[in-house]
Amino acid sequence: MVQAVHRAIHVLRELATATPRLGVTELADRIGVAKPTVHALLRTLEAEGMVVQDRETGKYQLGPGLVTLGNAYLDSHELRTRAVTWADLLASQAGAAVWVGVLTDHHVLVVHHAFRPGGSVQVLETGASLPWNTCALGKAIAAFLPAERRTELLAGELPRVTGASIVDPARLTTQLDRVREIGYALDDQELTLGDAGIAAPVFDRTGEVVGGLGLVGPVERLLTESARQECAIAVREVARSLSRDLGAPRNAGLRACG
Amino acid sequence: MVQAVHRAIHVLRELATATPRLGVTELADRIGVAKPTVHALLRTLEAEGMVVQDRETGKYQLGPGLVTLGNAYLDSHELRTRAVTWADLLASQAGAAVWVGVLTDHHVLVVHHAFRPGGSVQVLETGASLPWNTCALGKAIAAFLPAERRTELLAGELPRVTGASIVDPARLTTQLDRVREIGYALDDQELTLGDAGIAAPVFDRTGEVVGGLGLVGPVERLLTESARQECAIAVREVARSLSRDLGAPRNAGLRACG
DNA sequence: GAAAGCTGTTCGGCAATGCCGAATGCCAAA
DNA sequence: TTTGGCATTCGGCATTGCCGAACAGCTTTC
Repeated sequence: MVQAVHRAIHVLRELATATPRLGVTELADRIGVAKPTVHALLRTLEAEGMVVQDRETGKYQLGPGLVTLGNAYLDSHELRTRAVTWADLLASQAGAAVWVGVLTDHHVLVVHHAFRPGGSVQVLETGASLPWNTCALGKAIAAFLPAERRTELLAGELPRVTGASIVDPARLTTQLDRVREIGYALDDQELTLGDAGIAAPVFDRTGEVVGGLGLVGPVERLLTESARQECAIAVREVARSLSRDLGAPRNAGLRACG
Repeated sequence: MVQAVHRAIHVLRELATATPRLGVTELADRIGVAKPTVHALLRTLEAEGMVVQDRETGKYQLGPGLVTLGNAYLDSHELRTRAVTWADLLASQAGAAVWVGVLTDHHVLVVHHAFRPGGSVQVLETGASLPWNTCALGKAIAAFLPAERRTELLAGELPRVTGASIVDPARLTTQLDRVREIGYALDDQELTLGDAGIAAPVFDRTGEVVGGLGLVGPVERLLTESARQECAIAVREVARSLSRDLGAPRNAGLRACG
């Protein structure tokens, strides 16, 4: 492990979570490293455009270079590239927004967001990071993870985002078992009050889960008995098509049950 | 300058530009560093989620952590935050897409994209990096930069993207002078065939340009004599409102002429 | 089928590198 | 004016990260 790089990233993380700007001293305190060291790191990060110094206050904040790199990741991401057309298709078919996401640590990163067609103003959620236990996307992915990885997730932090968020490992385990049976996952206002989700897993050529794809929209529209079934079928269908696009074997979902 | 950090970022940059995945050996060759060194860097970057190793081929590609950081930058970005409502307003008012961008080196980074209202499928351009000389946004910003920075830009690379791209420093200089007079910049298919742009600069509380805001859309809709004038006025108006939101002095545009 | 070439990876020792304590210069508030 | 806090610079110690060479796994080639 290269210490300097580790620390540099730690600095970036701290800048990302904290208030807009942070001074060298405060930063040094937070990550427990001497002030001159942090200063040196910041200077190199600044030279690379990963950090910007406010000329007035001398404090530092994140820089635009990060967006460029982040975008490069998204462009190079095979799941995302392939998912775009499928997501658009599903969005217009179901009349709701579609999210495509991957699992990073304990969060689901939304890598693509197809807007609900013809709708009013919508906020783009690409780049958003959601606790896995609070969204259909996360549960769909988790359900098909190797058993060890799954218990790891269940043992980790399970934050509560809304009153409906499920934070009990036992209940989640039951839900995941059910997800493996029916092939899709639900969330009922566990992430956003008033919004529900229906998602299915996506597999790659090795047969492992690489992400998920699902609908997001008002509970009233997604979770009525009739709509729920229709949506679930559509989501599962599209997710399976996408998986096959990625070269997944037909039985991908079955093997991973672990 | 912390060498290790510099090299780590160089690795990320290389991964961003190159084909989806890159091996350790090839990477080491490209950046001119010994193979084990690159390996160590990759391992730390991987532990941080900035890089992912393909388990089949052993090659490396960018990781999701970068998106999280990139998004954190966008969220913390004051110009962007403040611009969102103004951009939406302008988009619905003008019936065209609105871009908000900042200058990074020789490129304009699009930090916000308000879709054309009610339109058909549109690709989100947030995160895109455009050569400054090929878009209205870039020219609007460049025109109000301190003189030295401006000559620096003009002396740098001026890539040609379409046949209409302007790559002659003299012509650009004339255009920029004009931009300073009328307060907005145009581009006529210099970035995308069939698309034009109208943009105006945005200033912060110190009176310096921090970015730009402008309309993007089909030439036929934006550049007809009547539309052009109307759009230009709207863009300039909104950009000025946004500047004042950021605390810019009233005379911001005038002083920066350099 | 063997062997050569290519990967990514590990090891150990040299010294360059990045680290830190203390001192500096700067600004703004008291 | 003084004081406190800030970002920044300096120089020497030793930790850290660097590289050459050797290893292990793989596909390609003869």
